[in-house]
Amino acid sequence: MSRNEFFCDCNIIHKESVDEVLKKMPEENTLLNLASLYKLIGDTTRCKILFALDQKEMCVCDLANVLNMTKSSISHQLASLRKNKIVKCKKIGKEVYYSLDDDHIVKLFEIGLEHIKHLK
Amino acid sequence: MSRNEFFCDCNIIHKESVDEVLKKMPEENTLLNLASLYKLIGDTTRCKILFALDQKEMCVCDLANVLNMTKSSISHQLASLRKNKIVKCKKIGKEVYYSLDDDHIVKLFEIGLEHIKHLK
DNA sequence: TCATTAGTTGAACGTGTGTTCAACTATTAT
DNA sequence: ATAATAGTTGAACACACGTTCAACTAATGA
Repeated sequence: MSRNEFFCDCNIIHKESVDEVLKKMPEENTLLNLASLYKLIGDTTRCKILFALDQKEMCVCDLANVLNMTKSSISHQLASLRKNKIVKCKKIGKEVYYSLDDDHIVKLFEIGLEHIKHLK
Repeated sequence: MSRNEFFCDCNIIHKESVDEVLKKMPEENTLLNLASLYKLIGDTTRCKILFALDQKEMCVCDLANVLNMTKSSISHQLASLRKNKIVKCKKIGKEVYYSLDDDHIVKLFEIGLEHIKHLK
């Protein structure tokens, strides 16, 4: 199916620009994964967890105390972070110790903080 | 109110770690702004818009054609991006031209893409 | 002046998502 | 063995959020 058949409620104003941009657009799957990544760190709870783990390896109870939340909600969030390879964990006795599994996240935080500072 | 009075459904396992991490944790407002930023780019539609604008300044109709969506939904998303100083716009005649207002976003995309590539 | 088109906006709708709750497993200590 | 505690998990709930729809403004051109 050609792109030109697609529905849109307005006329193309600058067809050349549209075509050129479309040609260089990342593929759908890449965009989905990218958006998922940002959505994952786009939550205060998960941000706090990641900032904490950037300082120290911690167990679920530690994190629950740092964030002042229940073990259950922390555990749920850790599960989605784990599923997306952003944190990793190791079990020692009854406790499960979590740590960052990816140094890109810290870089994302650095740039994010710069952006915020730049706004003021 | 001291931090120790807070409710949590488990015992502190490593009090020193918890205290130390709490001391270095960014303040609540910073974390809120940071999470908002990532949430904002954590959506496929807005990601596509930003990738497009990174290539070329575009009007709403152009973007609607690139994303194959209605002007209305594009306009809604542009409004929140504008509100958060991520895109800027200028009106020329009937058309409104949008462009990126912040180079941090492009850096965030670069790192995000690296992260995705790294996962495979 | 009137019709047309670009763009915005608010309300409504349906979906996605974070927290809570309760039940569960696994490990340790008595 | 049994109790206690760390952690996980699925369902339910409430709220947040993206898209649609309809009504609107502003600018252009006939």
